[in-house]
Amino acid sequence: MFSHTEENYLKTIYHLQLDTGTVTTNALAQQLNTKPATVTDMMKKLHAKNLLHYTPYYGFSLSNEGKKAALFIVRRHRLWEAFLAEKLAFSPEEVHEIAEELEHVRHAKLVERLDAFLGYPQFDPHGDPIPDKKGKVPQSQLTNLGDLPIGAVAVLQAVAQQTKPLLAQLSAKKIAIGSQLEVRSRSPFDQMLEIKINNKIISISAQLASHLLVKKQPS
Amino acid sequence: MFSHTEENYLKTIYHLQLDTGTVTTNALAQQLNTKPATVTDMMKKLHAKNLLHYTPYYGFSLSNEGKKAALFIVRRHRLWEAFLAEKLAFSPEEVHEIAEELEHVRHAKLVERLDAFLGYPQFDPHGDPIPDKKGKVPQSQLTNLGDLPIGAVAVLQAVAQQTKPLLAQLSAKKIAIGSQLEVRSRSPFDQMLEIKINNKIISISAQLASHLLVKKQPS
DNA sequence: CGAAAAATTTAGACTAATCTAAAAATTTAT
DNA sequence: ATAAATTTTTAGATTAGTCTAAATTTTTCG
Repeated sequence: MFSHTEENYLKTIYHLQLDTGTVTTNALAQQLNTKPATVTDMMKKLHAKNLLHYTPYYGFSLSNEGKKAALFIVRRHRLWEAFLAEKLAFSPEEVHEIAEELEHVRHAKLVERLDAFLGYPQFDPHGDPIPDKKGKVPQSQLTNLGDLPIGAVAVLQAVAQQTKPLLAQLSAKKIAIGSQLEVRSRSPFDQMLEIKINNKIISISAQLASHLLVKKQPS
Repeated sequence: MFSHTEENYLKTIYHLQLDTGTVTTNALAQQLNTKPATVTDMMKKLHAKNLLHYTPYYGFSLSNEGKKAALFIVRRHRLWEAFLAEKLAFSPEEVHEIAEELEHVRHAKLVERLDAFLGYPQFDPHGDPIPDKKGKVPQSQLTNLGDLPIGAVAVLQAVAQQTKPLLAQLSAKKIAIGSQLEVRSRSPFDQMLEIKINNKIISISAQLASHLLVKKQPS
């Protein structure tokens, strides 16, 4: 269907346009570690294939078809990340690089079987949502606890990576789905967070915080 | 290290030279679905990289370095095959095609973790040996039961794919490691085998036979 | 506003992997 | 043993993805 290169462009445009709506040549070149001239060439090609909207000198954005393709690439990437972390015990930091290669193995049945094997996870080890087999992204207004500002109040909704050590730590700290918590401070040195929960103040690592998906409460 | 294309050449030469010692341009072209001219070009390239012995108009064979590289590719291929069959419930017939893509993900730690996750399997779902992390091939003079000629007598040494349904069928049929058996006939229609074991004649599917690794007895 | 800066595109070239057609070498078979 | 058939290599061309340098367009700001 698409070459590895095309897939990398589609995926990267998808990520960039989530933030900015429209993507520029330079931004894409920088992200993909390539030159603007190369990007322009590829944009013409993807435009000819109806995968994106493109007007020379203005940015570009994915067409519906392009977005659909991108979602399936993201799906594969995040499923493999989940596999690597959960089954092969890689740390969340390591999984991305390996998944960059695995994501290009396009085989519908493989992806579905992998999804089932993992128990249809909704989030990858970074807490990012995994599109389902129809390309639907589990939207949930969830944020990493690590991304909340000081003073924010939130309720724990989900845990990104369901591994034993992580779950053990949560239960030891009496943190559970539904717990309300408040961010009190963040160490500038190692990003350790102090949070108030169950009326006590405890501190948790940035690592752990990044796995806790919370719903922010209006303040 | 090597491009996907180079890896495919190395792997294919490895397989072909197991049978023939030396590999010819035409044989390789046919196997790789390409043209002889293309093969010659690639042979010059691999020869320049010291991966094979090559004298124009005579065949070629892998150098020690080339063989080592090939063994690691074969290792990855067969480990993924084992993963697909054992963990994702693919049939032995389906795994090869998918593993053709997965094998090109070169990441030393990934391969070692996968190997550990699978319990250091010695054979893939087809009963072919999986080179270990040093590239050593578990040699065992074992043959698929399905490949034995009529009349052959053999002893069961190993079972290629340790899945519950397969093991259940073996125990139901009272076939165990160490059992002596004799091949009595093979159906031309569906390759079902009749074998004599425990002094009884039972019939087993070609599927099952292909998972039973036997040591042929001198006749 | 309009000139300088920044961003983008075009032009022309390179590499890896492939092809077809023709030439060269080897093998086969009378 | 030599002519025919086969195999292999060479020559020249093509495509995808990339680059640098130059040209063009847009944006910024004095």
